[in-house]
Amino acid sequence: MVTLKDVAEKCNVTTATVSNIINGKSKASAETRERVLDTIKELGYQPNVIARGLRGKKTGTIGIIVEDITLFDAPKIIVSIMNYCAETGYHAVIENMRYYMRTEIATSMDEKLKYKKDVADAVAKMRAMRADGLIFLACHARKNIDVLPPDLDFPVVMVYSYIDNPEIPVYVLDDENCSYNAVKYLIDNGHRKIGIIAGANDNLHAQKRIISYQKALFDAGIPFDPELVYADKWSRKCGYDGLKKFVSMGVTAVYCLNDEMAGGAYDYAREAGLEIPKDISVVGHDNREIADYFNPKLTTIDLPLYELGFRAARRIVAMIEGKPPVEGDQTVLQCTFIPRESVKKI
Amino acid sequence: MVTLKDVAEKCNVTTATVSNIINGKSKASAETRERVLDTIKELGYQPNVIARGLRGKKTGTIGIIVEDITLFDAPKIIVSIMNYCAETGYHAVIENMRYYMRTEIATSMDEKLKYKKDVADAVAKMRAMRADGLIFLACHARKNIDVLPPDLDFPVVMVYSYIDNPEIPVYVLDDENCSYNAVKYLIDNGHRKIGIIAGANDNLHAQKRIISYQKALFDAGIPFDPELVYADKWSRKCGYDGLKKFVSMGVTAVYCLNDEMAGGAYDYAREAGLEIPKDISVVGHDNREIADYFNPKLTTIDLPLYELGFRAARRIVAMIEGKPPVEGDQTVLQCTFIPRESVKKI
DNA sequence: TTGAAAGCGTTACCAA
DNA sequence: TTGGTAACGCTTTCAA
Repeated sequence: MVTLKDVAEKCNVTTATVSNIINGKSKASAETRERVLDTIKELGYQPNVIARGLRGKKTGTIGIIVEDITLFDAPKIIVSIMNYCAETGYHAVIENMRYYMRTEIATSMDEKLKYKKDVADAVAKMRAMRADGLIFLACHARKNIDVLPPDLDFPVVMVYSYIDNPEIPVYVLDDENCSYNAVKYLIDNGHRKIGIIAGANDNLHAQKRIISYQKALFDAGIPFDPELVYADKWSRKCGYDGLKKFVSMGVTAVYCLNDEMAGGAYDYAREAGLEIPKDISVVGHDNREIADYFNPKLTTIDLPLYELGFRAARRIVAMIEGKPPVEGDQTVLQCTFIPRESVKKI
Repeated sequence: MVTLKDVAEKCNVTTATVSNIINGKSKASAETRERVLDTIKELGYQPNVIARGLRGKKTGTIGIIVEDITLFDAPKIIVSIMNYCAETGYHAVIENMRYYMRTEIATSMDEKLKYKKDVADAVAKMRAMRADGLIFLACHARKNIDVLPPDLDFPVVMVYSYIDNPEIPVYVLDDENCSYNAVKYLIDNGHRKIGIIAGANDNLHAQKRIISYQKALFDAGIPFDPELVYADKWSRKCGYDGLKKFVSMGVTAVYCLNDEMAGGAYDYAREAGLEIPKDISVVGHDNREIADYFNPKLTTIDLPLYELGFRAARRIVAMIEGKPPVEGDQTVLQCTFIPRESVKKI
């Protein structure tokens, strides 16, 4: 590894001079500058960003801590953040916490503590490498995500979850309006007996969506029937089981809280010889890649993932540079209803 | 930020003593140790891994440079690598090069040069933070990927592409056997006129698969008809256009070189009122999530992504620790044929 | 058992 | 314009 010192020695100047030349603190004579620049090229010297960070203040590095990179929408958000960073002269580095993999293995208290410790380590690492700021990308919303250490002394932005900390701006996706609209769409299409297939209902997303479902029903004068909410796991099987139950109850439409569960509903419909949307209408949520490959194509809700990443990145950069924020402490991005082929007017 | 020095001062010892205690170089008296440990807890001291790396030799960090994290299989490979790292006491950090996003914007020579420079920077950064080793995860295979700087003086493993460098072990996925088997499966099911829908055929994956297709045909005594290979882009539309052409030629089965194109073939079949597999059989490639949601479910080829990550991780760790390698310079992992519902026996 | 000091690669400050 | 030197947070060697 070629260092500043190597270059300096070869040029018979000190490291200070070389450093100055590299960083454009233009006090060097044209002659020295040229000699140094040539040597740098010749030796293939590359500055050590890490050592630079140790000493200096601003590093131009933004840390991204991702709870789980295998979450379907994480890569898009990350890339969107990185694009903004690239445009504004920053560089993003990623730490992945492998949340799912870990909770799959153990849900014990020990594991939770260990997770929290690992997050703290990741934050410390970002701090250690002198990241100018940090974006934390949660894999699902909590009312107050409690994995971050309390004493964050540098700019942090939270994405995809809420956090009780006035210092940390929050960027989340709307769960309410979109769910309301989805159910209203079903109602507007003549459906009155509408089932909702939720993931585990200890989940904030599920809770908000279920409440919005109730509200849409209420506004249309349709009484709420608790039997019409089926909650189990966020899995394809859950969608299958849910629709099976609902069909026997005479439901004409079902709102699945993710596209995977909608896929499970399709599975059951196919098995039971039910035609979508003729016999049963289905709406999904997330507009994952799969949705557009369903047959018939799934009517669902699109998530503004790139926008989310962009906003979070713009905010962290603003915080770093001391610029006034464009948004408030908590910004909720709206999702888009995508009507396709899985709902019938009755 | 609490430093070693802070702890040392508070305990009236030197940083050396604290450092020794932390790193288990147990020369400290029980009394001092306890005092230091308590202070560490009290102050919430966390070691600065970066500074540690600057001085020390082994950091326990493994760098992953990913050409594009939005490539459908990248997250799985990454997580698999990270799992192995976690088990063996290493920590992986990710640099994403945003390959697709960039080539989308510009394919100019300038952009290529810039890409190469950015990769070199990323490598330098890994080096600077004293990563013990580096895994480079390409987003598609090249005969000799030429983006890495030549003077790598630390262990490197290449995943998903070949590279002409005896120092760098290569881990790739098989393109030949699986394609051969897929076509043979079609032949064994009575198909004789089999179309192949390829992505751009300047691509190594496409080339190998097309050759295997020819070989399978040859072995079955079926003459190769160049009209039966349709190559355009790796897109859904390509699958649509390809099948459209083939149907008019009396093809009974089609092998699509990725699942997305198979989806396009489904699109056309549906539009043309053709039933899969009754009227036309389809085989895909990649076994992406979408494949299992197709109706009928897509017969395709599964990629051993976790295995790939595991092997690469195991290799880099072996290289770092000077252990003998389990595999040779170039290991090709076999893919699994997944028969589902999209092929009919005729 | 503990401490002093050098070194890792860089930048910043002040003096020459 | 250039150089010397301290500092960043840590580990390591050698001496006390």
